[in-house]
Amino acid sequence: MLNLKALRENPDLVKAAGRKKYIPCEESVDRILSLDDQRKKLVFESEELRADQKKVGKEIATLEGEEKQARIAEMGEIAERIKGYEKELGPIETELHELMLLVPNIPAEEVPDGETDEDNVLVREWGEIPQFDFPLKDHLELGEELDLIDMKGAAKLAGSRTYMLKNEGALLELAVLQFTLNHLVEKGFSPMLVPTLVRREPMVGTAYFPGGEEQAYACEKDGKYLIGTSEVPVTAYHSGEILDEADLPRLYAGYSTCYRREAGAAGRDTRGLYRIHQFNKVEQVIVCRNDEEESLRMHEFILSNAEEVVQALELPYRVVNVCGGDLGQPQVQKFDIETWMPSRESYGETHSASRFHDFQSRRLDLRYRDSDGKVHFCHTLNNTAIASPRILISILELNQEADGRIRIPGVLQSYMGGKEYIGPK
RNA sequence: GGAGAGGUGGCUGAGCGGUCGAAAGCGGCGGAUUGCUAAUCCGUUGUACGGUAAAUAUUCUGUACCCGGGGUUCAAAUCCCCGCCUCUCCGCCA
Repeated sequence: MLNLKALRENPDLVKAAGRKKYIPCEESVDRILSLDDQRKKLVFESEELRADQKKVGKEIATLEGEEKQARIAEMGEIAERIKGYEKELGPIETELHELMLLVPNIPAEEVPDGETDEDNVLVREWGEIPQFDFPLKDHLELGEELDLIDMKGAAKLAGSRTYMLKNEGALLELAVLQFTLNHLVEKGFSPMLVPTLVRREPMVGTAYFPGGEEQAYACEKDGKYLIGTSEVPVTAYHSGEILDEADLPRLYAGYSTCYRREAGAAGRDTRGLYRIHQFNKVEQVIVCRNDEEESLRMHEFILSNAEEVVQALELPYRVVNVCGGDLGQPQVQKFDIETWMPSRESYGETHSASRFHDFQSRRLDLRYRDSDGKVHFCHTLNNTAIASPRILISILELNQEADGRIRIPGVLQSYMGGKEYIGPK
């Protein structure tokens, strides 16, 4: 959520932001301005009445008998007028708030123009795309031959876009997750195992709602939602609090299962482990001071942490600067890491590093007190550290050998009982 | 799931329908004292949105906020209703 004062002062900036993100907001910004004018006027007038009511109320307390009754009768009318103001104000404030939740955050200048992911700008590439001198199998063929993956079994149990990992496949997923978590702990992150079924507030606070309802599984009976990422509970963890500047930045490594309905993606990426309804992810979440420099530093930090993980796994990847149209409503800027996936003959998105400035923290009421005692909204950032099983696509496919075995990346071997290869049973 | 208790400021914890933004203690901050530390004493101590003002002021001032939402009343932290949460006991259970 943007600062309403800032929006009032510079509505054109906000409208331009909407255009760059392909989230038009001309009309809603104008509507916000007009609602805000009405609101201010009504609030001012009703507050004057209330001040009067309070003052006279104190007098009434000291009076007795007829005099008291007379004053009470007089105040009845003021009470009615105040109620009238409240009735008028209610819908205005509701609409204003709803609109404010939909206004997009302002993208950084470094965000390239463009409408789709095809317009994202390459930042750097790492690693060599390997050439194989034998016919390649994709991760599903490999997984089924070696009894690591069972898609049919999963479909029987849970329907489309689900997966089951077995044997070394199961161990490999746990290994990747735990290796990554340990890497982050070494970097000073606090590991967090968090609720995956949350109230509406964290969803709204992190800006998944309103707008993303179709993408989330809802437990209507309980008014709760399955998270699509641990960013939601972890970022919302300190909502409503005023942190101490000395305790910032907070570095959290959230770990959770993630659930996504993939509404609107029907027919896309239907084969294999790429796009499924449920997966596991280690997520970096940072809460820091309200400072552009620090935000940028933290953005680089979480990006390089993720790159270190992919490098340790020996997977070729590239980093792209995501263009305006491919940016979500809340982000200021986003870098994706795309890892090479032989079966797709392309890089596939495996990581996404975003910074938000105070967009999320305003919604979450997430603040800190600086050394002068002033209160500010925090800045928040997050980035995937690793998401599985998507990353297994690259790991399995890139490490296959002519004899059908799969080499386990060195850093994972100790998490798999020292095993170097996954071979036929 | 059944029965009961309760949710108040950073924390603990008082609070009769009016003078309560809210006692007291702790913590924090400022000061005094002290060779240092400790102890003691004095003072101070929330957030948001407005108005005032030369000023997006640590001045003055108004309003709101005592879990959330409704209601009663001239007036509600205090009464009523709904929801959420916490604790205790019983039942069930990974």
